Amino acid sequence: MPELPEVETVARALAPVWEGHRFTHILRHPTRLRRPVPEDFAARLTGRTVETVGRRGKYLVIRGDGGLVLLIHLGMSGRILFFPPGEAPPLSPHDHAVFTMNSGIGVVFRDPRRFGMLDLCRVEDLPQHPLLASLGPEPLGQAFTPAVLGAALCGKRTAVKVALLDQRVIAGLGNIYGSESLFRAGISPLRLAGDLSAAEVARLVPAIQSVLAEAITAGGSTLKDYIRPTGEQGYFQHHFAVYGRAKERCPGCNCTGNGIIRIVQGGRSTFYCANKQR
DNA sequence: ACGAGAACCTGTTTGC
DNA sequence: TGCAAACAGGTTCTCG
Repeated sequence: MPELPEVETVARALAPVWEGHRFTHILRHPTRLRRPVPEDFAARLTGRTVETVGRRGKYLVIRGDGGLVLLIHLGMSGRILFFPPGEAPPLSPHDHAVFTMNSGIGVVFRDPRRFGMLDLCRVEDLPQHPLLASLGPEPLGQAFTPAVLGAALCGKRTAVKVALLDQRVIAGLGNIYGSESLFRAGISPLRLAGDLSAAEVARLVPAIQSVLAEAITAGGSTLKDYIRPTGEQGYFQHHFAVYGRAKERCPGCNCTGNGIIRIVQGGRSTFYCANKQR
């Protein structure tokens, strides 16, 4: 569910609550996530002080003292929720971990569909971690250029929309922002990734960057599950040009086109305008 | 090696 | 109204 802008929003909310604070108690419910959580998860984290809260792709990367790193992935339905000191969180069967800090603030990881992940590793092992090692460039980083994206798409005989969701190509893009980026670049999601011209790739890079940056500014998008840890909603969903807008008028076509259509690619919904996107 | 599709889960919405 | 099917912001495995 959460893509890069939502995970970034969570990281920014989590940073002031966790950085410089110590885990005094960790309750790990023995629910099974898609990937097994380390047996000693709670024991290894308890007593650690958080140094930094960051993000890589759709992963939250939390560095603690002693070189311990906590990785959190929110999957499709994962949420981080805050509870003020002294207020016991109303536990749901979908709460997989509760982190209590020395400040008294409680942080809950809740994920009904259990596609999320919790893992620990040593900071020196982070670059080789199986979940992170094959991630592509950060779309908002200096290393993400048309040349880099072009090289990643080169030779790919899959639809460009499907390629953009491949985390080895770009880290952090998901189903919403993939559709939105292609709309903004005026490129059909059906085009084969390897067939894009250099000029098209050069349009796609700033389209991706601007969509993501605007979504972060808006605090992400709230559809069904996602909500900011503070309980606020993101509001970028009001700025979607195509996502979830099947049969509506294309915002770029001034009544001349046939509107936005929904198709399925790689088992996921894609929304686009066949008139504006070629 | 690559690409398509299924599988993994639960909750909510849609359609007959 | 009620039930079943479809669908949901992701990743990973298998099969051809």
